[in-house]
Amino acid sequence: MTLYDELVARGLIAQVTDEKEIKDLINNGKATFYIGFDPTADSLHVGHFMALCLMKRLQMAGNRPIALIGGGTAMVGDPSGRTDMRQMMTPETIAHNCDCFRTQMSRFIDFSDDKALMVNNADWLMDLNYIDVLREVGAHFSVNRMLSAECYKQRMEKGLSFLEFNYMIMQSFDFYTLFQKYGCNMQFGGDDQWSNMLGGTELIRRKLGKDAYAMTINLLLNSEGKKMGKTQSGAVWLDPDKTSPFEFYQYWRNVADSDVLKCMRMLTFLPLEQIDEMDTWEGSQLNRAKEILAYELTNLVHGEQEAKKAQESARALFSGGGSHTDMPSAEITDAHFTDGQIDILGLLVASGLTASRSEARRAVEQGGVTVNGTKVTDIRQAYAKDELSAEEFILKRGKKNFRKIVLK
RNA sequence: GGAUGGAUUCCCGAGUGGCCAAAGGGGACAGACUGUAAAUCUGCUGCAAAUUGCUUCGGUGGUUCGAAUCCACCUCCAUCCA
Repeated sequence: MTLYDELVARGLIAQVTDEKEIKDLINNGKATFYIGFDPTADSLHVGHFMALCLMKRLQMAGNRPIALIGGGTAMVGDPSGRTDMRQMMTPETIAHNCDCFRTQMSRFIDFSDDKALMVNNADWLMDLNYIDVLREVGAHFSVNRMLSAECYKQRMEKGLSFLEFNYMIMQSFDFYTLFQKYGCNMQFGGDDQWSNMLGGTELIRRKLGKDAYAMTINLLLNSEGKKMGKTQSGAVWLDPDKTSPFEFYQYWRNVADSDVLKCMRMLTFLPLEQIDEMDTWEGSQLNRAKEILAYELTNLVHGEQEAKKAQESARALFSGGGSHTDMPSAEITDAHFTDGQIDILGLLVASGLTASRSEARRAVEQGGVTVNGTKVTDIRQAYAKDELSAEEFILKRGKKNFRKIVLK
């Protein structure tokens, strides 16, 4: 099976500019391609992870990836897929985020011996002269055409600033620059980037009369059509300090039945035959598939050790036995005690399981709180210091929120 | 620059002088059922020393015994005109 066919079979490819050419390029390792990453946070998240996997797949087939960090474009902010204007970021934040991205990426992609490149578009965007850009680049864009692009259409109702309107031009200029500097002949990106990417291929054709190609990958959507990789508390990060390996594991362990196989195909490197086999599984058997998915992904992102630890802890919590070593823990200090005691509400707040005492009270009243497996029925329940330090003290709110209490 | 309409709790959205911590829906959270799934049903959803108190309806000031609600100014958003 060729690389291109595999990408199709995994459901990764959304749109391509020229299927025949692209097939030929990537199957034979002739592509130098780039994917842009806007440093909007200090860690990559699951959405980026898919792009990194794609980079890796292509790199393994002999193609040369360029990871473009959008230090310059982040100064503008991409309006695609957004209903409101992005918060403007300070140059310092952007620079910091770029550094974080760089270290995280080098874990996935082999940058040695020029097998892959990492560049920052701040290097060529920041010093541009406004008039020059208008004449050199702006002249090739039709406002009428741009406005008909899907990404802007959505914003026509809510309002779109001129700043953001220029994002497409910046991104097109990136492609044009990389094409000339590194012979970059392809661009990949999320499907929401399609119009921006076409801007680049067109600019290259108009300015240089040469062909360049673009291909988008499907966004990872769940069966309800919502973007995956988000929780109520924000994105699922790759940085273990922002999303612990245990939480990361649990996120995938808890995906809906209807999404397991899709995630498996799109995100893991498991052979397709093996995944197709799992596709025949039904009912509670799917739980096994979810475990595999969670383990595989945690392994890819955090390494084998962390994946094993997360799996063990999860098994311990949900099916009994095993060890609790990697369970999320919460530190309680002397400051949390009054008269040598801490009440259950205080404990819930201090452990981060609830945001306020009111919320904690509700949780207890509704029977959602247990301590070491025993339901707490009284909101005035209090614990002395030595009760907490004796053996393991596991506090639970709801079915899936655990904290091991550690006395400090 | 001009005209008009608007800003309510996580989101949508009712409320136009007291009965308002604010209808209804969505989401989130908790319980039951399950498979750590979905669907369904139930509860719950500002904060706290909790039959009470405190802080909230874009901002600031005012009227009033009493303001999300009335008045003035300001900020922001949308639509139309330039």
